[in-house]
Amino acid sequence: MTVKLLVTDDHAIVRRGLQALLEAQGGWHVCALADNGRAAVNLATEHRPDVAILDYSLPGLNGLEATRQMRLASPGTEVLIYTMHNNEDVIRDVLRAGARGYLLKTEDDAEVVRAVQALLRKQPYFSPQVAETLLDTFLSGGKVVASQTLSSREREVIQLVAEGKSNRDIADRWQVSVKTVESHRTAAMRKLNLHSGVELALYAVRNKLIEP
Amino acid sequence: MTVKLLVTDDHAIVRRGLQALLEAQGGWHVCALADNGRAAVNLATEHRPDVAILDYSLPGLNGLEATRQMRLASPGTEVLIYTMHNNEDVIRDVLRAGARGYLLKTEDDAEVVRAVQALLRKQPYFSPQVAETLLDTFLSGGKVVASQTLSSREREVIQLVAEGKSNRDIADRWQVSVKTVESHRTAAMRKLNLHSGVELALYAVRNKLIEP
DNA sequence: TCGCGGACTAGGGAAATCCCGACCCTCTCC
DNA sequence: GGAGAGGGTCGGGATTTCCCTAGTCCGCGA
Repeated sequence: MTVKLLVTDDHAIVRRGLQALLEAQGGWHVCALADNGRAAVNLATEHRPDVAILDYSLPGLNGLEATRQMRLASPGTEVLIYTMHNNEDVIRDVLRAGARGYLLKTEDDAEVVRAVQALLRKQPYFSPQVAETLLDTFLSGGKVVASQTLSSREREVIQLVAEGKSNRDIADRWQVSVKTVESHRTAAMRKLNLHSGVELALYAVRNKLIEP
Repeated sequence: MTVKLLVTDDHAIVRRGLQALLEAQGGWHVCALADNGRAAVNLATEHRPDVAILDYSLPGLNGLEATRQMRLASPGTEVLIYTMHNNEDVIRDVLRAGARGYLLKTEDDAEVVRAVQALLRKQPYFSPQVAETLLDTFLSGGKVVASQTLSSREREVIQLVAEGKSNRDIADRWQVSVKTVESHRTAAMRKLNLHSGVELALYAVRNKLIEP
């Protein structure tokens, strides 16, 4: 019985690298490659892979939304998030959305194999650095900072706004009304006591929600 | 005569992907892999590769500094920057530092091969998306020294906007019309090729115009 | 001296934003 | 099961920002 894998990343070289790595394992086969979240969901529905590897930052449909939809469309597929963000809030969001593994791209690539093996055994998997982060949070009693009271949409909108995206850009990406985006943006700003997109961007960089 | 290549990236999977891709080309050999800028310079000095592929965001020594030092330590090595940043300033900086190729990770991976081929022929190479960016800059008058040609009012307005001040705040502080402030702001944004207050704020933090 | 370019000052109109309220859905708690 | 809280989705309307044009002033080189 061969293991079927779906690989999703917007960088072609990462797809190629993952494919080479995974197919070097006996009995593993990459049945589909996707460069965006929408295609990943469609391909998962079609091929029913055992494990789907998803980047978090994806064009069109991000890793969070893709995870949600994939869990619905193909419940037998375990989702492994493979990303560069070691951010507690992001981790919580995707795990709640149904992902069972979370792996950082800075880890050794042997971790990818370990992660897929764990998910095939129906066990959750976290890369060492992520485990550290989760442990810190656990030990510190899960402190409720302002950013933790933000909803997923609110956190996402902050990141996108702080990347320079306009409300219209985000609305197109999410396939919702500009008004909806504005609502999330406004709600986030109210919670954080911010009063303009500029302040929002500064908040994001100061709190490491985006890279400097 | 085999071609010697150096691959540098902080993500193991990207290194693996590049290695698999490049060694599939006849006569090409990846003689060294590095996960940071310092190691890349040392390995280039030792192995004298024909082409070095460098990420821009690297721990320790970033792609810019690594390029400079590598050009000094191994002048025969052509440097190809392989990164996710389609940013005009970054492109200009690394090209001035001696890089001869600039390729985005979002491009098809066949572009990597084309880029290396070009550099082996001692020709510069830019990926399609980067060429677009450079062309836009060229057509818009090549305002490459924009940051130096900002007037004092323009620099001031950038700092104030990036501190979260609104145009009205600044107008009150300066005792001029809001329209005047907007003009300076717009002029600064035009020179810097920015298109919103958020982008202006990000520019300011990235260029250390304000404290983190 | 005269034109020229750049800085500083504005206005008009279009576009994007911000704030308020509304509706529906889900989840929790009593 | 009903009430309430919170999230996601939009519309209306005021406000702010964005872009283009334009007038004035000043320094500088032909």
